[in-house]
Amino acid sequence: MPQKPFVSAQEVAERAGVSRSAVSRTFTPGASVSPETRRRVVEAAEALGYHVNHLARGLMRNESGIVCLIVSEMSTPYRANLIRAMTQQLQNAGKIAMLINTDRSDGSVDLALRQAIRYRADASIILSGMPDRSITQLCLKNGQRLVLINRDDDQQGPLRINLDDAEAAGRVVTAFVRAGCRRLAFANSQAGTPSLMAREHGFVAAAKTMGLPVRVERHGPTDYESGRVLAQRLLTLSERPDAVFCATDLLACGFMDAARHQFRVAIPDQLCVVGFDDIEQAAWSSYDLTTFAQPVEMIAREAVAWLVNESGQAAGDDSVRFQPNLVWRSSVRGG
Amino acid sequence: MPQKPFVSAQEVAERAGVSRSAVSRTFTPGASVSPETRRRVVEAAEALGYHVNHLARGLMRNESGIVCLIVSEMSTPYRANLIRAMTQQLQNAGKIAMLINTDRSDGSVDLALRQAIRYRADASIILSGMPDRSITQLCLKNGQRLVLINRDDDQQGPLRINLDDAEAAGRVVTAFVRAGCRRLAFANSQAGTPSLMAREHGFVAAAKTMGLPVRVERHGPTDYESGRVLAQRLLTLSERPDAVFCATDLLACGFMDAARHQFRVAIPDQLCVVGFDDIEQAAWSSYDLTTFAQPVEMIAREAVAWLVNESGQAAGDDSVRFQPNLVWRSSVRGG
DNA sequence: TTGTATGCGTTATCAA
DNA sequence: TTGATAACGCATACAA
Repeated sequence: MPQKPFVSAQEVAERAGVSRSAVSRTFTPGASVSPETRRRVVEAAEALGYHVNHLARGLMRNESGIVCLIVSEMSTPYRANLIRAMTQQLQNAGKIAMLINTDRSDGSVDLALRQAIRYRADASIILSGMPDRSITQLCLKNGQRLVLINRDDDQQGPLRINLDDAEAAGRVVTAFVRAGCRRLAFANSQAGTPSLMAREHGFVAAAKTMGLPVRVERHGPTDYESGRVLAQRLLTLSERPDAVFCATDLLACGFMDAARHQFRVAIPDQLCVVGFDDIEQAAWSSYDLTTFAQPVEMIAREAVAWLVNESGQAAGDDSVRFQPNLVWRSSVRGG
Repeated sequence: MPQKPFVSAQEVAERAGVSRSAVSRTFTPGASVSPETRRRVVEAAEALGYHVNHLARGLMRNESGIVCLIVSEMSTPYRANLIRAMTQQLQNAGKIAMLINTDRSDGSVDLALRQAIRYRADASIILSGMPDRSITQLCLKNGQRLVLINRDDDQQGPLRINLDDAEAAGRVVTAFVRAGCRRLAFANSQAGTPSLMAREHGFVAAAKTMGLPVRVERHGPTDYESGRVLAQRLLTLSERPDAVFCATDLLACGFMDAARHQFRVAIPDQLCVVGFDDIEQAAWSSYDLTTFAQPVEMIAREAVAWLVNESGQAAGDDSVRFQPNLVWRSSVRGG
C-alpha cells in the first residue's frame, strides 16, 4: 500500500526555485538549459533523491524503453547465454529488458505478448514458441517491433533471425564420412521446433545424396535425459551406428555419458558424435564435443540494432541468416 | 518514432457508448459495473484490440507491478535456474520481472537500482553484488522493497535470504572423515563473496575442531576453468590431498575433469570431492557429484511472498535462513 | 450503477 | 533560455 514516497519534478523545481519545465529539460538530453539553472536543478535533485519517472515519461513520449524477452526453458545453457547477451546489448542501447517466462501453458506466448502490450514495450523478442498470427499482427499494428529468433516463420513485419541449420547439418555428414563412418544416426527430441527439424531434415537429405541411410530417433524434451534415452535406443540396435548427430549439445552430453558409462563405447574410436549450440559444457574435457557454435553475440547485436533503428520498419528484407561455425573437438575422428 | 498506435479507454468508451470510467471499472477487479455495461465494454475492447496501459495505471496507483532482478553472470547454471524460478513465481503473483545485467563495471549494482527507481519498480531482488548503503536506503525510502539473496548483509529493511553455509561446510568434514580421508583441501575462487567465504571458513573451522589441517587454495573467477587450475595446484603437491571441498559445483566439475583426465586420479577411490549448488550438471553421470542442493524454489517462493505481502514492512525479523540439503552421489566413498 | 471532474508525473508547445 | 499550459491514459472521489 504505497503512499507518495517518490519525489517528483515539482518538488525539485520548488527547491531549486525554477519551473517544472526547467527540471524536465535538465534531464532531457539535448534540451536547452543554462549552466546555472542546470546546476541548481541537479543540486536540488541530488539532495531530494529525485529520479525521472520512466512510467510518466513513457506515457508522454509513447516510448517506454522496455523490450520484452519471451522465453521458455530459460535455465538451459544456450537460452541463458542468449538472455545474458540480449540484456547486455539492450542496456548498451539504453533499453531495459522485461523477462517473461512461458514455461507453463501452450498459449502462454500469446499471453506474454499481451503483457508486453500492456506495458507498452517498444519491442518484443521471442526466443521460444510461436505466437498466434493474430496476436503478432496486433503487436505490429500497435507499433511494437517484433523479433523472432530461430523461429523460421514466414510472417512479414517481424525481424527473423535464423541459422542455416540444414546447411550445417549437411557438413556433419561430410565430416562423418571423412572419419570413415557409414552407419549414421540422428538423435532428436520430440519438441519439433523449426530449428531442430531443419537439422534433422538437412542431415537426412545430405546423407541420402551420398547414398547413406540414416537411423532417426526422437524422444521427449530437448534435454540431457532424453540424450541418455536416445543412446539406449540407438546403441542396443543389432546394427549399432558408428556416428550420431545430436540435435543439441544437451542431447549430445546425455548421449555420450550413456554411451561411455553404460555401454562402454569409446568415443571417437567406436562412435563419432556431433552436437549443436556449443554450450559451455561442450568444451568441458569430459565431453570435448565437436559442435556448431551459435553466434550468440552477433544475434543479440543484430536484434538490438534493428530494434533501435529509427528508419521506420521498411529496412528492406527483415530477415537475417547466420552460418553456424563448426568447432572441431575430439568427439569426431580426424578433424 | 511511434505515433499514436495504441487504442485508449476513451476510444473503447465511445464505441461502447459509455463513459471512460465504465471502461476503467470493467478492467478493475472488484469494481462495480453492471453485466450489460461490462458486456458492451468487453465487446468494444475486443474489437478495437484494447489493452490497459500499465504505465498509466502504475502512475495512478503508484504501483507498477514491476520487480527488478539484478544479477551478474546470469548464464551460469545456478543463477539461470534462480532467475527461472523467480520469474515464474513473480508471474504467478501477478508481477512482472525486469532483468538487469550487472556484468560490466563494479558500481553497476547501484546503477541498476537507480534504473529500478526510475521505472518505479515495486521491489528489487539482488542476486549478486553488494549495493552501496546509501542507495539501498534511497530505495527503501522510496517505498521500494528489497530482497538480498545470499548477500549476508546486516542492513535493516531488506529481506535477507541466506543459506547456512558454515554449518553445511561442517557436515562435509564429517563426511570426509567417515570416508577415511585425512588430507583435506578447500578449493575456492577469488570472488570473495560472503557465501563462498562462509563455506571456506566453516570448513576450515570444523576441520580444526577435529584436529585436521586444511589446505586452502583460491584462484580466479567462480567457474569451470578455475576448478581446473585449482586441481593443478592441489594435485601437484608433494602431499596430495585425498579430499577436496569445492566452493561451487562449477569449480568441482573443472576440478574433477582435470583430476581424472590430466592426473589420472580415481574418484572417489583416491580422491573424494564435494561441491555446492547442485546444478544440473552435478547429476550428469560424468560427475555424479555429491553436493548441497540450494532450495531454489523455496527461495523464490519466500522472496515473492514477502514482496507481495501487504502488511507494511514490519513483518518482524526480515531474515530467512535455509539449510541446504546434502545430496549423496558417488564422488565420495561410503555415503 | 453511472457519469463528471480531478490528479498522477512527465514532456511538448508556445509565448515571453 | 524560461515558464505557463496542454496533453498522455488511467483511476477514483463524488454527485447523480
